[in-house]
Amino acid sequence: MNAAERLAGKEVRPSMLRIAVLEYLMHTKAHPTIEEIYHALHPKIPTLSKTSVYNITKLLTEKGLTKAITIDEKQIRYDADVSMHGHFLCERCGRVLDFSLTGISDGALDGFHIHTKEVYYSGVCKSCLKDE
Amino acid sequence: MNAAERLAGKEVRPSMLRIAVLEYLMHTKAHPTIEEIYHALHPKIPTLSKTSVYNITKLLTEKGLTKAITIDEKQIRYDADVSMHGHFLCERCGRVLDFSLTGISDGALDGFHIHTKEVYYSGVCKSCLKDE
DNA sequence: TTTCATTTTTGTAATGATTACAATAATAAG
DNA sequence: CTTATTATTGTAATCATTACAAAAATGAAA
Repeated sequence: MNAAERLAGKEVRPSMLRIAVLEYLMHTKAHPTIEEIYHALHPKIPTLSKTSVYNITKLLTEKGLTKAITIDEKQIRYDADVSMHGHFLCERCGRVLDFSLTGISDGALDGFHIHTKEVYYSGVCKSCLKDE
Repeated sequence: MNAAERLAGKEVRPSMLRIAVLEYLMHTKAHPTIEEIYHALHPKIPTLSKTSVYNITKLLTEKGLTKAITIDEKQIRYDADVSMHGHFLCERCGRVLDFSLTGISDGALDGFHIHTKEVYYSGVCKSCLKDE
């Protein structure tokens, strides 16, 4: 499903900017920050403002089209993959990597309404360890 | 083990303020913010500054005596229970509750060095649901 | 098309938690 | 007691994010 269809599916009018932001997030696994999204799109869309990137990512996240990743306290990152998976922050290279998650038992929360689940790990990634 | 002993065990000089902050965190399950720690201790220690609360919580966390909980993007919360457990943020009452965690499989991260693991859920807690 | 209302986008200013830093106070060692 | 080191404090700076109002774009109705 493409970006415009995803937006329409959540009753969000598919403006050019919204499509551009969601499409960009759909085509990267880098979990970019606002700053990175802005710098990636600005060359193609010179009128783009950083405020719009803030507004749009916030809207997309409220509508469940993207996820806000707050693994790094400094800046929020965004991910168009809203399926259940964990995030690993490498302290060496700064990258945020996905990892698959299975078998979390949250029976302790019986009777709770659970809206979001986030799993954040940090450490040093395989590739950085190899470079030593 | 009391606060002074825990500090000494990590080669942190057990000053009165450090003991007071760590002791406070050890005796609450509320995951307080800097602001809350400051307001709780200030009546007993009138000379306490908020900067010291920042410095001390940062030091304690670096030494592994406390954990920084970043489940709420607005403010960092602190927890003296550094054992593996999940945190649940209730959107209704704002409380952060502990829950026990078992069976997370992170085999996908073989070959990584894992330093921290955080599991953050959000939703509505049982007690708020009952109040409806 | 023209008009009008609504929505989207933009730029600037405000917010507020956290950090930097330098000065002061307390502590430990000699 | 003196001196060096560490701890604490207060103020100023930082910087990501939000608030807000103006401008631009869009859509519906005539």
